[in-house]
Amino acid sequence: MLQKAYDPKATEDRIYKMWEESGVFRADAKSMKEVFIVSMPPPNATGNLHLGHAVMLALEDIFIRFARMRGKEALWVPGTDHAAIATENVVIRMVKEQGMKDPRKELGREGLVEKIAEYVEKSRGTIRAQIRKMGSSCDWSRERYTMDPQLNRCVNEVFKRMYDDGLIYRGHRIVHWDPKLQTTVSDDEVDWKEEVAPFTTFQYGPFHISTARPETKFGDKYVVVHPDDERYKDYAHGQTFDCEWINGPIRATVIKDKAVDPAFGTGCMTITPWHDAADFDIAERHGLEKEQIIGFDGKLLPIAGEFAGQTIADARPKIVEKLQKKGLLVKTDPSYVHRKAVSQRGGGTIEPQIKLQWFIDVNRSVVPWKGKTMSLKEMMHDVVHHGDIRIIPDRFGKVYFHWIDNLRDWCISRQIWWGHRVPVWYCVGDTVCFPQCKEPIISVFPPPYCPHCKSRNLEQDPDTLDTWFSSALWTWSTLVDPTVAQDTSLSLEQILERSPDYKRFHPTTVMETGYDILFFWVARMILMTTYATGQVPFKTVYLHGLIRTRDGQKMSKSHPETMIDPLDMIAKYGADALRLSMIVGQAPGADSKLYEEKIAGYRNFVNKLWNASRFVLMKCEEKGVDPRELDWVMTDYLDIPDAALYCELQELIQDVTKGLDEYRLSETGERLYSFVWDFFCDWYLELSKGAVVNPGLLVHALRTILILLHPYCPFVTEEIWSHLSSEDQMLINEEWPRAYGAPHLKSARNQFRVLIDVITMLRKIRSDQGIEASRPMTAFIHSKRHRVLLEEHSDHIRRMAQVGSLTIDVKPVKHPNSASAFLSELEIQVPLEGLVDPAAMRKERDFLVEYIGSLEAKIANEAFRVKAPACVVEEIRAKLASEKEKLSKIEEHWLGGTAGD
RNA sequence: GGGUGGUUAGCUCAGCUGGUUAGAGCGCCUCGUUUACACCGAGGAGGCCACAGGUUCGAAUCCUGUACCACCCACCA
Repeated sequence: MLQKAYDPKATEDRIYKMWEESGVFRADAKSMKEVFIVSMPPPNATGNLHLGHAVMLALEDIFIRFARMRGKEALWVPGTDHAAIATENVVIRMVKEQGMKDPRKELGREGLVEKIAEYVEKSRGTIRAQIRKMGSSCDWSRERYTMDPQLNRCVNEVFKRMYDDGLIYRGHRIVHWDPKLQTTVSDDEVDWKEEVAPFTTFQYGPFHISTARPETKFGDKYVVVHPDDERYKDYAHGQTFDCEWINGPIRATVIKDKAVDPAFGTGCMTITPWHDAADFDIAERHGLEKEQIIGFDGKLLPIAGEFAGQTIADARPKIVEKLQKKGLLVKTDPSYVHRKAVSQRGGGTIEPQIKLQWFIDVNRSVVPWKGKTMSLKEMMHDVVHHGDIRIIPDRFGKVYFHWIDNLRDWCISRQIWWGHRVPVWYCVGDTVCFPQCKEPIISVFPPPYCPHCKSRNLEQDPDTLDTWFSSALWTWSTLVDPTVAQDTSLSLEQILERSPDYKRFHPTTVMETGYDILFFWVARMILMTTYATGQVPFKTVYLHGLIRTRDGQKMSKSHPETMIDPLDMIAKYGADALRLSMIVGQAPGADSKLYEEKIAGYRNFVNKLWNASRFVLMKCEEKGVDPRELDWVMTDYLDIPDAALYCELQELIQDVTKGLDEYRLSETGERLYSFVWDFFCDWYLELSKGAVVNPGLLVHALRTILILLHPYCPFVTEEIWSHLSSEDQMLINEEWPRAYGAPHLKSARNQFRVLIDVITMLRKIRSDQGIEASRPMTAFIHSKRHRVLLEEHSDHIRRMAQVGSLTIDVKPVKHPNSASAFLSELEIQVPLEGLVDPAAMRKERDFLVEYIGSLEAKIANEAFRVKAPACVVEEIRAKLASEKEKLSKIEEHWLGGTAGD
């Protein structure tokens, strides 16, 4: 016999092991079944499971289990990510803590990369174990890592192809430079933080210019005004003047450009093209000189004269002071709020710099797609616009389009060492005899010598690629056959052609991830994969929201008290409860709040299911039958509750199947929750306590419930299942039930609902009248009126009961299972008359009078009669008649026929 | 500055294409435990559905506007 309470700790690991060892997680590329594929968004290989992962794993596991049980070939590819900057930082910090001062210098590139790889290898077991804790039924035999050799091959192949197609170029651009991490970061990796900084206005020749960054002003020799600004109409574009500046006199030039906002400050500004993106654009437009002021180490360069070598923080006040002494300070606004760029990863202040970087051109129209030639941008727009990819929830489609409209070229090079290295070499041979030798050599494999001068003296580009470059290939690079990818003679097309997994499992079915990486990742997968393979990476994108604290705050590592550790929750409440708590009640794409009571609530549900199962098993034992051998088939002889249960089950199967098909996980979970608790436990099982039960149907119902619930809470359902079926049959493999329509049972189902209403009503009357629970009561439904009643709403029944016109027919006892036993609670002998409170009757009468009045007014309204649909009018007429009848009964029976008092 | 979403019970949220008297879970109050489950059962209280207009026979639901909250994008020297 089962224990009194379900203990997840005693079952989860054992069951996971059983699944994994049985091989059910493994997909078969050779099967003829319809496929269903999910690529797991790879967690950081060195990371720990957090709630974001947990919700992702829970959702994807539901998709996959549902698909598998429906007889599809379900593949869920797990994997981990090398998380370039994050991992490199962690290791550098670690090595420093061990006493090394400058790991980059001391270890060198190879040494450091080796150390990082070592660290990753050592710590990646953690996340693997944690993914298992969630019950994730992913195919571990296909586990991938973003730094696997075959993935690197894909990266290099795609890079080369994009370069050859003219989609990758190298150029000088303003980039976000993180002086702390010594690397570029992408637009999306920058956070903007508000900061109060003195906003100083200086005399610059005849102009007043304002700045929050005096330290960039050394090289400023252009003053820019709006062309239509009346205040400066006396100055011509290109006009020069001499003026005194920080380190002596300079010659400045007036530039007119519409980028200047005349309403801001003095309406004129000087520009620093090397350290400001907007200034860079202006300088490009007018062909102005650009000069570097701040070094890549964040310190001022020699152009700053006496300030050279100082940090920005040190120099800023001194520069203001110097200008003040020179009489050039006009005024200072100390409370100016501006926003400064901060690197998301390392937290260093971003210094815009001009750097030579690799870019992907998103505007160049060279991509063949659907018989047309378009730009990457247009292609990305097209696949979503034309429904090749559907985004759930829909509104994120709009967000996606908006993002594409504003998309600029993507800087893909990073100045770090951990990651896929840019597959580019430069000839540095002594005998550079061909001008082509100055061109970069793009190659999938290290070239043995320069193709032009044959020099073997080649150097690889030191940069690595943005993590998202390799992640963007994830849906298909993971399906490339590792052995085939070793063959250096094959092209990318040939590799794909010879990879059975790719042929069978791409494109994937659904990509499930948080909306916060819609741009980082989802959009880039669409870009890179559609370009590289000619296939969209996935057909559906399902975006989940962020999980927040009870107060709606983001959970953050800097406030550990706000964090909920999924592993703690699993230890305390079980993985099933955690999964339910993150999915039921959360609309896709909407943030949700999670707190412990919520998880505890679902733990209670899991336990309720456990105990209901226990009850069923006890009934079987009482009957002396073995549930494992019960194979129930429906017969024509069902009494009302059994027929109702069967009918409800069919409807449940329909709803759940449809709901999961349409990715409505929350709603469907709620439906199951309410069915199990409110219907199955509270009514069907309760009422069957004093009755003769049909163990066959009980077990059948329980099995059905377990199957439907399995995708949501796989552990407890599998555990219970093991007591209901022979050992080699695991629930995870069980076939999803088909819903048979049972229209002939609908009336039984409705009758059962009426019984529920009647019992509820009697309980209430009993409680209102203070009648002891043990005292018997009876209500009758005359068989003639029966049908009428069934179509009425329960509240009407309550009213009718109060006027004494309600009677319950205990007769539908035609079948051996004895409905009368079910109805024993109703077989009670107190006439209703004695229970009715005259005051309540008067109240009811008043209500009816008012209600009838309102209905009559409605009918009398001409506009209503003309416009409302005929059926509605009919309905109201019928209702009016029945309410009038009720009223007359009340007055006749209870209020002595007086029409008002 | 541009965009997106939200505002329903003390808390967390459902409420699809307008249609009887707006729902659930948690919390709260009352009663109940030899009988699957106190990780339980029965019952109850609690809501001018943010505000103001409009459309309609009828609006939480559709339209317009306002306020507040959240998020995303751009970024002004």
